[in-house]
Amino acid sequence: MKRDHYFLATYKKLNAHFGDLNWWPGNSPFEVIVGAILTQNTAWRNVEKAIARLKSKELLHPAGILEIDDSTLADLIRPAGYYNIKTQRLKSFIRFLYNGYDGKLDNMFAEDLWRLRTKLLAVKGIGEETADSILLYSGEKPIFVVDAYTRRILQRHDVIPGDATYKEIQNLFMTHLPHSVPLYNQYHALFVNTGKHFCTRKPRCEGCPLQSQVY
DNA sequence: CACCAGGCAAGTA
DNA sequence: TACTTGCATGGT
Repeated sequence: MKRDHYFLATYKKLNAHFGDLNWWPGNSPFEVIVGAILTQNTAWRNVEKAIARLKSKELLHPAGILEIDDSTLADLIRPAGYYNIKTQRLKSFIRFLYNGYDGKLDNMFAEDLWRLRTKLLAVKGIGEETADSILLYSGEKPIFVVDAYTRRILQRHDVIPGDATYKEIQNLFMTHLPHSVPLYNQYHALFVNTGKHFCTRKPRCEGCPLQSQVY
């Protein structure tokens, strides 16, 4: 209806401003998942360092993470912060992958989307945003990722109330837009850039492509 | 110096 | 159910 247009028009404005962002940065589906866990409440710059260190030790694959001991892994991912808890989170995902899917991402992603999402949410260290990032950016499944930037931008434009749940926000996009992987991929990336450059914590909306956008 | 970054789980009442 | 707190590095 009318709101379908809002979500598409918003996308078009942001897309015209930022252009193709080519997310997710990462060379393999497994690297994307490691990045999704490491970037929780953490600047991506720091995650890149941690990933580079894992790569340099040839450990950026499921068997590598499975075999390395906790203290060595913690030391390697140290630049990403929260290194002890993230060590446990990487390990718990790896155990999940081996227990249910023989350690193979192809097996995991062959499962039904929403069934897999529920299972991922049961893994310690994987919440809604991380689960959806894994599904969309690693598994190329059509699911919309909601993050702090998305929430803040929508709130500031009075699209959602302050107490809107993750699911409500996700449903907003998934009911008003086609279930398209490239669309959801780029849209989320656009929100992150908008949140970084314009719709920051401190309300300074100078030059924001969405300034005149009305819901 | 304070504040922030592509969250999540566990604890408390 | 509804808050609050711990987790930690590195950039601005």
